[in-house]
Amino acid sequence: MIDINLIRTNKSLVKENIKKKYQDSKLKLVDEIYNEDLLYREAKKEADEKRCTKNKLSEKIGALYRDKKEEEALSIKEDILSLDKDIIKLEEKETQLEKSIKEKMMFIPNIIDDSVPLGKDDTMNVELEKFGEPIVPNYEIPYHADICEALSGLDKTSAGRTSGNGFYYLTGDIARLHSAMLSYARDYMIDNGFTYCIPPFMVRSDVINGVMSFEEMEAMMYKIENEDLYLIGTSEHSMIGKFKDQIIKEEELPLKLTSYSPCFRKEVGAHGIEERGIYRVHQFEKQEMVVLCKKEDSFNWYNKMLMYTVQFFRTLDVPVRTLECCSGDLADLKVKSCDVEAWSPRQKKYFEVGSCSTLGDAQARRLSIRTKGQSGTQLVHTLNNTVLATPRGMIAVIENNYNEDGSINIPKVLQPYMGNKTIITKK
RNA sequence: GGAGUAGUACUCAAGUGGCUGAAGAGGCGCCCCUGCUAAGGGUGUAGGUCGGGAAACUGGCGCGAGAGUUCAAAUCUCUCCUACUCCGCCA
Repeated sequence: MIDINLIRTNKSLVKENIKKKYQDSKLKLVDEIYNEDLLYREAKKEADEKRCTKNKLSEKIGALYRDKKEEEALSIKEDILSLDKDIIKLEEKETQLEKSIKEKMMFIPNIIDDSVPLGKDDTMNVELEKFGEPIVPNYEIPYHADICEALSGLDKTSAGRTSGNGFYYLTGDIARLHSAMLSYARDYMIDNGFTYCIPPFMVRSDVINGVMSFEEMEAMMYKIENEDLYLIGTSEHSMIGKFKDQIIKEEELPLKLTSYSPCFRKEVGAHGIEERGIYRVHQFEKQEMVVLCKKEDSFNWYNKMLMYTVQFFRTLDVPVRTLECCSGDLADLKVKSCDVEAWSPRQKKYFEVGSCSTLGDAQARRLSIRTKGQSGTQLVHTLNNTVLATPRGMIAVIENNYNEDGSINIPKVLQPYMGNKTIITKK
């Protein structure tokens, strides 16, 4: 969602942006919005004028009653009655146009940054930088689920019985490694000056509509029966929703938050649930970072946040690369986004472990999150990035620390969280 | 889950049908006194949002959200949300 003023004043820019995202079917929406907006403002102006007259007449009635001139008051009431007929008609027009414009605006993608590479889909994403040496050992690395099962750390069969496909039991040291990584991720962000937060794991529909597009919602969110509540797909949902309808004092910005939550996703989209492993699942846990800042600071924070995740994985000795989302692969609310991918010595390629995005003022516009300072009241910018999403993040650690004998070395930074264990071995 | 009370601007707060888009205060700006700080005195200022206008300015909506009654609603009615208190249940 963008500022409608942009369509009023620079329609071609909005259209160019849509072309960049290969969403040509939305081009006609821009013209429709433009025309409906003209009609809407016309109707509003006329209705405002009539309402003004009505208000003045009403005031007069009040004065007449005070002076006990009831007859005169009655005749004015007649005038108002006929005025009301026009007003009702105009109001119907207003509401109908307003609704239509609002609905259409929801489908207009955010203006992407000039630096975003052009491309149709994820095959056109652009590698930015590699960190660490992607090592392929001279022995074969098994599939992560097999490694975990061999160490008695994973049971998908039981999870299938209790919950179905896409769920898992983690046990023993693998479960402990999972928790250790999250604890370490939490402390890593706290040490970088972020405020730790545990948010609600369910939120209402108005919050969901504020943070994601309708299509995304359908594909991701689990709804609680008979309640206006959804299981969060990421803590970003509750963390941004926290500030709905709020005015944040300028001196309080930037807000730097790091939140933990389980995440629930239907994953009905293109890829679906992975049958065997725990790479793509219905339930995972995540340490997230969320920043709310002034608009002039958002790119600075975007770059900083991206590097936090890169460095996080480097402290775990996992080689990573950054892969920038091209225009066609960028979700509609995003201005710019970059994935962090970890090295898989088994697949001999990188795989996604996190995603850093700046949404500009799109979420703030939908949820009305503002700041007030010398430059007046303005929308804040919102950004989010994964510190660690796991089991996925754990897969990266397991593959990169796998020994030929089936054991896993525990990275040094995690050892304090594992009772100072240095290695996970078969029982 | 049941009962009661409340929700007014950035914050606190007055206000029970028209003269209230909202007194007053904090806040914020400037000045004075004191001066290490704290405090005190004077004075000025704005409020959210959507329109019209080059601008000065001007209009609509807006008192938790939505609907209703009325010529007219912060004020009356209904539904919902939230907070607090009491009861119940519970990790």
